[in-house]
Parts: sequence; C-alpha cells; structure tokens
Amino acid sequence: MRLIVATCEVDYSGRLSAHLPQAQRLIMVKSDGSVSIHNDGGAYKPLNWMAAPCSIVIEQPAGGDQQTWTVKNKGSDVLKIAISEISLDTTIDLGIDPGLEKDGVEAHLQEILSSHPSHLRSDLSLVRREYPTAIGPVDLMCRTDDGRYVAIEIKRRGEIDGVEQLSRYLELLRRDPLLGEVEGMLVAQVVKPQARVLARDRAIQCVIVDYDDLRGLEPRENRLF
Amino acid sequence: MRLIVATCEVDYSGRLSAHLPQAQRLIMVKSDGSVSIHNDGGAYKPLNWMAAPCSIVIEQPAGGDQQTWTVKNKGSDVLKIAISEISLDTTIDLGIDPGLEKDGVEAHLQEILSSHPSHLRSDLSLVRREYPTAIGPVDLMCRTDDGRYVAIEIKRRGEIDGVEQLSRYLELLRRDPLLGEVEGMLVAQVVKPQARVLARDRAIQCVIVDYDDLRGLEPRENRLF
DNA sequence: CTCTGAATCTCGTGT
DNA sequence: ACACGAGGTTCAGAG
Repeated sequence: MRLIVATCEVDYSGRLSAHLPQAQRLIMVKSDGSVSIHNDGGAYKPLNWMAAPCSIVIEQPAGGDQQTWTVKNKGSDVLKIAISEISLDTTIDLGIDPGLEKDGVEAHLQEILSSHPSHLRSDLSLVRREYPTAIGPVDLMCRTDDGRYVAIEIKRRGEIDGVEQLSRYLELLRRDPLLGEVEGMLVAQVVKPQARVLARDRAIQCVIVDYDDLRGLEPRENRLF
Repeated sequence: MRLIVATCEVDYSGRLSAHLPQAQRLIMVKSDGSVSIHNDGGAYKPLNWMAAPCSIVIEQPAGGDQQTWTVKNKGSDVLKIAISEISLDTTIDLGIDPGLEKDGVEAHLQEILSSHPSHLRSDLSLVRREYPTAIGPVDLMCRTDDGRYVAIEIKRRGEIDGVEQLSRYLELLRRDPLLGEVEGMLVAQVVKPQARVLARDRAIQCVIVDYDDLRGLEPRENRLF
C-alpha cells in the first residue's frame, strides 16, 4: 500500500463527470492497483476513486515538481490526478489479510426464527426455510395449527420493498391449489411507517422482533459478547 | 488526519458483531474523530469503521508497547482496536476541502429528456416535470398528440423496483377522471431482464436511451470532456 | 429534524 | 460472467 499526502486536483470521467479543485488530500494506492482520494471529513467513502483492476500511468514533466496520474479501468472510466507539493509518500507491504468474520445479519435472524417460529405467533410451525417459488425463495414457510400456510419475509428493516417482494411471492403462492389461502407476514426489527401502511392495505401482518431477545432463544455457545 | 500502519486486532459490536484477526493494516483517523481500518485490497470500503460523531479512548499499559483503542458513538456501537508494532504514525493537517462537483446522474437525464420528450416517442410533449401524486412525484408527465397522458419514470438502470414504483403511480393516476387512461413508460440506459418482463406484464413501455446521444441534444456549453 | 431514494455504491451468493 | 439482494451501507435532497 502506498500513501501519499499531497496537494492535488482531480478529474473523473466515466459513469459521471466530477471535478475536485486543488487541495491537500490523501491518495491511497492499494496493492491491487486501486486508487482512492480522501479528504479529512465525511464517512469512509472517498471523494474519488478507481476500483481494481485498473492501470496507472504517471507522467512527470522534466524539471517540474508536478506529476500527472492517469488511472484507467477496463471500461471508459478515467481518473486524472495532478499532484504537487507532496508532504508524505510512503509505501508499506501489509501482507495478506486474514479477512473479516461477521455475525448477526438477516441470515442469522432467519436461522434463529426457523427454529422458533412460535416466537412470531404461537400457532406456527415451520414447513421449510427458503421455500421456493418461480421468482425466488420465501424466507420461511410456516403452517398454523389448523393447517393454513403462512409465508414469512424476514428483513432487518421492514421497508416498502420488502412488502412488495412478499406481495409478489403471495401472488404466486396463492395460485397453487395445494396451498390454499396463504397468509403473509413481514418480520423485522423495525418497520417503516410507509411499509406498515402498505402491508396493512395488503393484509400482511407485521411482526417486530428484538435481536437481543432472539439471541436468548439460541442455545448458549461461544458468543463474542 | 492521522495515519497509522500497525499490526492490529479489531472487534466491532453494534448492529452486528465482527472480528478482525491480528494483521498489519492502515488505521485512518479523520479530524472529525471518525476511524476506519483498511487492508491492502478490495474497493474503498474499509474492513471496519466508526463514523463521526464518536469518542476515542486510548489505553496504554505501563511499559507495554501495545495500545487499546475504544471507539464509541452515540448509540451502542463499539469498536475495539488492539495495536502493536507500529510501523507508521503520521498526523497531517489537510485543511478544509472545497468539495466535489458532480454532473451526469439521473437528474441530468431527466433535465435533458424534459426538453426533448419526442426523443422518447415522436408523439409526446411535456406536461410537467415532477408531476405530483399522493405518494410522490412522477418524473415526467407527458401527453400524446391525440391527448392521452403518459407517466414516465426515469432511471439510470431499469430494475424491478422502478417498475413497481411506476405501477404505484399509475394506479393512483388512473383514479383521476380528468386524466383518463394513463400510459406508463420506463426510461433507462439499461433495463434488466426481470424488470422488462414485469413491465411487459403491466403494459409499461420500456425505452432505452443512450446518455451520450442525449448530451448531443443539449445546447453546446462548457462540458468537461 | 427525519425520511426517501440514488450510488462511479460495495460485497456476497447463486446460477 | 452476470444477476440479485443486503449493507454497521453513504450521500444528497425534500418535507
């Protein structure tokens, strides 16, 4: 990884056109050739960047202290960086990274709830996870004690898209005479107001779950915290 | 901005739990207090981060060369960084950034097409941009030579969500007796196959536009390229 | 302020 | 390779 802090001016042309006036910024060049240009604020997203794979051509006019970098990728994206007044230029080999270990996203919610569908409604038992339809799998398919099917969509946050998605599944599932009148249920940690209204309009039940509560349902094992 | 290259081990707990085994990485601390931890590959997204506003507490056991950083934000997110073997530690004041100037996204497409609706279909003329409905504005409302209304949704990429969005608008617009039978049209630079099928099913016309062609429709002015 | 939708999104997964 | 969905998304704009 190469880190350069310098005064620079940047032009990007590709999926959009963008320009950065002259200012001091950090230029990060990763070992895969990707380049990103950071300012000293905002979140982690750089002001400009070029993702790997890409090629870097550096031109240095004889005698001048200014460099021009031309970074191109396979497509028609071009990043031009004019660099002057370099105040840091370091290259360090970081080696390979062992990678990030994650835990606690939608897949985990689905895993827990598939073992405890009655946590959602007392009369439910699991038919199967990832129940297939022609346009994709329903997260959970359950059945009530008196034999009605309930299609369940699990989201971290319940938004309008989730309701639409479940609606499409329901439309297909209800064409299957073996299933009969399939109910719909949207499960999420929070449900946005617009999604709630749309769900109500389509007779889809919304259930709010608490992630910490659900973790309590799991068999105790090696948890990080 | 402070740049540290060091061997570190990281734990994040918050909306999910994540762990980074010990390895050499870049730790970037911006002047707003935000922290991000980068490896030497992948795109610009860091392996772990904490967005501003947040607080950093640094503990250094007496005599040891290891530091522990605890970074917390207002919520319950916590980032713990154990740092050893520092190979770079630099702080540079970058000053404020004049900011990014963009050009060429969906808004620009809409702007050009609102001036040239006949580019989409020869019989169209503009009624108004951002035509209001109860659930949000339609990008363009046009009218055919023989007086029928056409609601147009403009996207950079036509995906299933865009069709759903336009469908909701159409459902509302068609309740208005003053408008009569409103047609739907999805305009995009590319239309994904699933979106195309759904659009066809709902009698929504798809139109592919080429951004470079459209720029040619604009009055020539100061273009970057 | 919150909420909504776009993004040069990035990143995983499955076909 | 491409398509699709999720994200600790981030970001800008509107209400």
